[in-house]
Amino acid sequence: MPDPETRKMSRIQQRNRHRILDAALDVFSQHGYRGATLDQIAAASGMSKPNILYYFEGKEAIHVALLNALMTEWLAPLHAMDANGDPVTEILNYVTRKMEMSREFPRQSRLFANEIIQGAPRIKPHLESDLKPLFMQKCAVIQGWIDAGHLPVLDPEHLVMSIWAMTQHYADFEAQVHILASDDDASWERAKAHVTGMFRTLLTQPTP
Amino acid sequence: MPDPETRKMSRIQQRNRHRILDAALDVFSQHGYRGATLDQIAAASGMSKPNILYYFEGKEAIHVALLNALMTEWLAPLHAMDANGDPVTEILNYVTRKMEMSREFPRQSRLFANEIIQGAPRIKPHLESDLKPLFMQKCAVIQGWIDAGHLPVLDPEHLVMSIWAMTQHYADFEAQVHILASDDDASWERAKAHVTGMFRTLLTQPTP
DNA sequence: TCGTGTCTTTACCAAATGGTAAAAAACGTG
DNA sequence: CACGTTTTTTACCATTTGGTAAAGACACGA
Repeated sequence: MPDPETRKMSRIQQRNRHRILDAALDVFSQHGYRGATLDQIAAASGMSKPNILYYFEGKEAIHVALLNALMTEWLAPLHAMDANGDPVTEILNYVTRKMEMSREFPRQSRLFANEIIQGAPRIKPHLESDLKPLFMQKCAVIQGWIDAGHLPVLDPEHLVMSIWAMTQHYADFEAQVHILASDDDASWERAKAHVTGMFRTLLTQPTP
Repeated sequence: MPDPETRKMSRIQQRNRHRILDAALDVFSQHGYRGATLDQIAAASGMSKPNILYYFEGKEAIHVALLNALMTEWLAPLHAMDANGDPVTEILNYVTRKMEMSREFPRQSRLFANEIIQGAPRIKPHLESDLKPLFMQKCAVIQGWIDAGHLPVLDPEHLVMSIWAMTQHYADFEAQVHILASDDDASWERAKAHVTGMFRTLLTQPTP
């Protein structure tokens, strides 16, 4: 069993670990942790079950590896929000980036959604240690913008949650969206326009 | 095996079916369909597994029964949106009602979310036959309001989806919300104020 | 109290599931 | 090629899971 901590991973190890993780992302994002089986992952990756267990300690290790990779990728856009930039631009850029990620990586979004809906049993520590500090820091930045009069008075925490809710909705509830609207590029552009327009309106409303 | 179609159900039958459905709602909403087990439902309901299978055909029948009940309850508030009422009031009432339902029935919201995330395999027909017509009808109503100049120009379909995304987020992602904000009544009121305020701003923006 | 239909339990079962042992195959490198 | 190492396969195993058969407990009107 190769050690992923050690940086020494042969080409074939990297390729197979990647194949497994990609297949597992399919299966976990579609059925949740408990609903996913190693046989499904094996079938989806075109490898045998024991071979998968040669690369990962077990089912949970695969799930954890996916969640770890997810967290860093997922936090990056929020991290990029710059306190010294123009408030409206920074926030709308974040919204746009999140929308694009929902379009590009819907499986990751659903993997995360499954984990959270089911009570975040495996990712809770990460949320506390990684997400929460970043969230609070960025909320403070937004509050600073509000205090400086650059944004209308609103609740930073719930503003950020609104952005998450709206953007991830299009990935997580894709099945429903697909039934009610169409799924082509044109419809997607309308969705993006609606969401960004909505937040633009909210952020540029005349201060009462 | 008693027939739920027939209206003749003894007191004990009604009570036990209800107990099973309540327990199943716990389990399914937490683990999704595939991740839930009959043993968990049995344990949660305080009944034996064969006894549960005396009241329901099988695992899937329980899930379907829950989804059926869910659909009608869930659609009611949207149904109540009145084309002859004041547009802003009607829509904001709908938002408020949805927020309250997320607070009151988070398990139902998560049951639905699990089903949709996983591709809506069992509820898709219902979405087509029940949700879609109602959705399209109400979108037409909103479009009518817009055409009449009673609402700013926006996309009715995505407006409704925004409402769903924002309101259900607080139930579906409760675990995350609980980590980032607190979960007491005060925080809940702030959430409600934020969401309704957000849509009020959107709906009463000065027409450009 | 007896009998009949309703409800519940006990004792199972076949298939699926996460995981293991060990042999076999493939690989890399002197 | 030869030989140690890495990778893959075959053959299992214990537990869990959805579900069943049949016997027992219970309710309740005649």
